[in-house]
Amino acid sequence: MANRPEAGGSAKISRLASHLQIPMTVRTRFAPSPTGFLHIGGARTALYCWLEARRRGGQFLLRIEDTDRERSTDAAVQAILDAMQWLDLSAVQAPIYQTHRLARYKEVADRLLAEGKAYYAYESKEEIEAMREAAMAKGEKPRYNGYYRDRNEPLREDPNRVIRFRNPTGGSVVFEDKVKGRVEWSNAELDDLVIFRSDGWPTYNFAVVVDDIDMGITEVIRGDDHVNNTPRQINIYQALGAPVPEFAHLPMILDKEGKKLSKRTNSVSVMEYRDAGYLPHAILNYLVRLGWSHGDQEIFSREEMIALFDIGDVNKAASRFDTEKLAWLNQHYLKSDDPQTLAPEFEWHLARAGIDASKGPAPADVIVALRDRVHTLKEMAERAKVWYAPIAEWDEKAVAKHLKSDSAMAVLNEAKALLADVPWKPEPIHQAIEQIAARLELGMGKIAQPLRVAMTGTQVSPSIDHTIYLAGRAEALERIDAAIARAQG
RNA sequence: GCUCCCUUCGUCUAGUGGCCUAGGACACCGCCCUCUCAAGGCGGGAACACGAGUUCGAACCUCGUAGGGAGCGCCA
Repeated sequence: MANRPEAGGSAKISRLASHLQIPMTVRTRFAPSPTGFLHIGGARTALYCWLEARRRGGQFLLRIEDTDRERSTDAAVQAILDAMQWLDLSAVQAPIYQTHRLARYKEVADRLLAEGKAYYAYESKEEIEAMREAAMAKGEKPRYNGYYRDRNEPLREDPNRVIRFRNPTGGSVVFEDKVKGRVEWSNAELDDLVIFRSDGWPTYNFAVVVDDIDMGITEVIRGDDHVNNTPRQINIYQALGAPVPEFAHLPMILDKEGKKLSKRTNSVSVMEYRDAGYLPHAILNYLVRLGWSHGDQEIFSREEMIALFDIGDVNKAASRFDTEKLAWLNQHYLKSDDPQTLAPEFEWHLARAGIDASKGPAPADVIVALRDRVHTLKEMAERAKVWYAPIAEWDEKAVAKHLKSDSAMAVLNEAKALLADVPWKPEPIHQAIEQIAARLELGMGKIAQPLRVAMTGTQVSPSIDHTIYLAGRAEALERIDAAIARAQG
């Protein structure tokens, strides 16, 4: 789609629309560079872009910023796409790749050149570096000195030839950031940035502007590490005679210690959270509340997020990523979602844990039994093992305490008899257990614990009726026999 | 160094001059419930970075200070 003629046309349309005050459709975009996985901060940016477009009946687009040929990889592109899909943040059209748009960038740069709004410069990287150091030494901001700006030198072949933007020298750039508020920047702070590198590729600040114009982006929502780039980008919009979009710069997400999230010490990739057993919607709910709120509300369905989210309500300050709250939300959805809809994701985790789900209880039943006790699907899969495979190891303390007690043998024998033909559902099983308690004149603790150890080899499991139910009748009876043998041994 | 940005409980936040002896949620602590573990119910401790000013009145407005962050690339 990159080089299609409509690309340029849409810019004209936007301009026309704003001139005639025709309400334009809101268009937002998420524009990651494919140098790694989709990380949690990127996911939040994508979510906010997606929500803002949705709420306002607009469109959400995806653009892959792959002009850095050294660091961009196809694997990273795929990883980002996969994560977006897993989170179910879909764009209205296929992603746009900057590498497909080279001809268009050249065309726009040539126009700037022709209009005298850009010029060729020939300094080597070493010269630029020296310039920078000299400025720093004088206590000034490192800037390009504008040597070729008004020199009017003829075009010549040179390995160091770049195109620089002729930035305005006077006045200032002002924009109303939807998150940060009014930001004013003196042009004196800005230098003539390179818009085309000597390797023939455009630089970020230039490509972004050309793309956002061509894509008809009306709201640029991105991380606040880009605030500093915004004034120079606005100057390029103006040089091109294009309408300047609205900007919203999101604060950073920090780790638990308040430091920048780093791969070394934190889970940063969205897919790591999937692997750890988090639900996509729990992650989205967590992310939407990180830096934004709607009164006291903590739980948001997709529909509620779409209806209530407003980029203008986002907080200015950075926030820390709190895994404990994410875990709480995840469990909330584990408890409140329909077990049947959770089942496929859970089965994926069972398989990952090396469990053959066909050799045991229905996954939805397991979810019901375990959802009050775990925070993640991964944990749930681990705990589910007792029902899909033989007891791997016995907790000797549990055996000693509950199987070798005075009443254990009687309980086990009674259970064996009753469970042989009770209807196989939690409720009848529960009644059978109460019957044993009544008959032996024992408290529930004396009944449940020996049976629990018999079923799981441990003294911790879901309620005893569910624990027995999930084992299945044949397996439950077999385990009781094994427990009887152990109690005697 | 220069420019820009940020600052309410441990954490996420509510709060836009009087409704605030600052509310909710996570986490933590206690009690209740209970067949274990949980879940649940009830309760508790816990914050306006600091200092001036404006005002009858300031978490909210202004100015300073301190602390934190981002950017200053032919990276994005």
